[in-house]
Amino acid sequence: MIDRQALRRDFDAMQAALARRGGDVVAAGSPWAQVAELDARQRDLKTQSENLQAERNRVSKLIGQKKSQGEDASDELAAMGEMSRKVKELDAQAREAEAEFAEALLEIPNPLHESVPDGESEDDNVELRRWGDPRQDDVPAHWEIGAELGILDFEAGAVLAGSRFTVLKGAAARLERGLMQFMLDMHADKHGYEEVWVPAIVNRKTMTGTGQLPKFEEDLYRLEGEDAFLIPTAEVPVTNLYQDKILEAESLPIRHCAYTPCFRREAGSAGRDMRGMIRQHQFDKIELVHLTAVERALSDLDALTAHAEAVLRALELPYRVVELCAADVGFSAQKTYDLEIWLPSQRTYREISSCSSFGQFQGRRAGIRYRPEGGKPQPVATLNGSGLAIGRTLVAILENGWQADGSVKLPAALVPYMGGCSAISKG
RNA sequence: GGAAGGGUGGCAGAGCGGCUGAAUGCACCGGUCUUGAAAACCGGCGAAGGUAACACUUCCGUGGGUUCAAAUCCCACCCCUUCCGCCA
Repeated sequence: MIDRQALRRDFDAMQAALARRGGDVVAAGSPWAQVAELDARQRDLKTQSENLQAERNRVSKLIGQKKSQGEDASDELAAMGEMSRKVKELDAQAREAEAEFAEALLEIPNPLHESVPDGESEDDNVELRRWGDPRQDDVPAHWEIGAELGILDFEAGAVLAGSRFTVLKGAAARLERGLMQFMLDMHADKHGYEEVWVPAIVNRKTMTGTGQLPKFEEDLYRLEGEDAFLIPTAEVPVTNLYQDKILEAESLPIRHCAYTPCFRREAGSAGRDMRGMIRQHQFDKIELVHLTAVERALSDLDALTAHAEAVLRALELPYRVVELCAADVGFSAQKTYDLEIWLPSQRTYREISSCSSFGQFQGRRAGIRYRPEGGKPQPVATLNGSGLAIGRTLVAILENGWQADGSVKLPAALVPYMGGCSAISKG
């Protein structure tokens, strides 16, 4: 959520930062276009009400004094009736105006950080660096490798649940589990994260705190008969662990890693990546979440990104780091780096991690604040990133480790997690 | 699902119609004392809006009601805890 104070103070700057996102973010009729007026109306009604309330409080106190001294207060009593009615009326209007204003605020995306490069589509994202040596020979798609080895069963997934579901068997199932353990161990033991385990179902308030609601309800699975949703990422429950809390400055930064399943309806991506397990309705992910002071948001983003990269390096998977341009940064984020992994069958890099700083946007929404040294409480900055998406990592391992004899060579770091096996072969 | 209890400041926890934005303790900040630290003592210390700064307003789970006046009384809802039942 944008800062109400800043909205009044730096309206033009904020509008410029929002406009860079393109689309109709600041267009006529957009929540942004109405927000200044809604704010003014809301404040005007509140001021009117407050003045009247101040008067009411004065008279009320006087009545108490007069009565306790046995004096007559009938004049004051008569005035109070009218005043109370008026206050009630003004309050109702003020509340309505406030609700309308708050609603609009929730629909406005995070103004971009000034360091985000301009751009009109994902084609304008900026490659920052590459790591590893991408193989250029012909490699079958992971669904072919998996089928050949008998470890990926897409038909079974479709029968059980529908398209975009996959059944993993044998070595693939074990690899899925091994990757989860491997990544969690790395972040908890080497990178200093505290591991948490959280619910995969959350309520509406929680989903609103991180920005998935109200705008993106169609992307979520909602539970029948309840105002609850399956999480699309661990970001939601882990960040909201601190909702409506005031944290002491010395408790920051807070760094959590978590494993959760993730559920996405993929409503807007019909037809994309229909084959294989790149785009699933359910997938596993390890997530990294930081809560930190505003000044540290960007340096922490570098640290977080490095932690995610460390996983790819340990797994010897070639990747590149891309900075998202203005048009591609998500609703709640102020700045984002994507990690993209090399998929030899597609001869291209595909997203495997998205590391973002949200500035104080989520902290403000979720009511997560901290008390700076000697100062007033203010919203924390939040960051998060995948460290990593398990399914896509598995895909990358199958393709990058594929051998001409049909077997798959596993990264050395994973061998202990695979019961000592260094390769997956048929049978 | 049934029964009972409870939701108050960073935390714990009093208050149960006006003098309460709220006792007390802990935590925190400043001071005295001390070679230093601890202890002890003294003082300060909720949040949001608003203001140049004051003033002022709001907030005791949420919403509604009673009243001149509500954290305090009434109603509805939500959540939590405990016990019972059922079940992984």
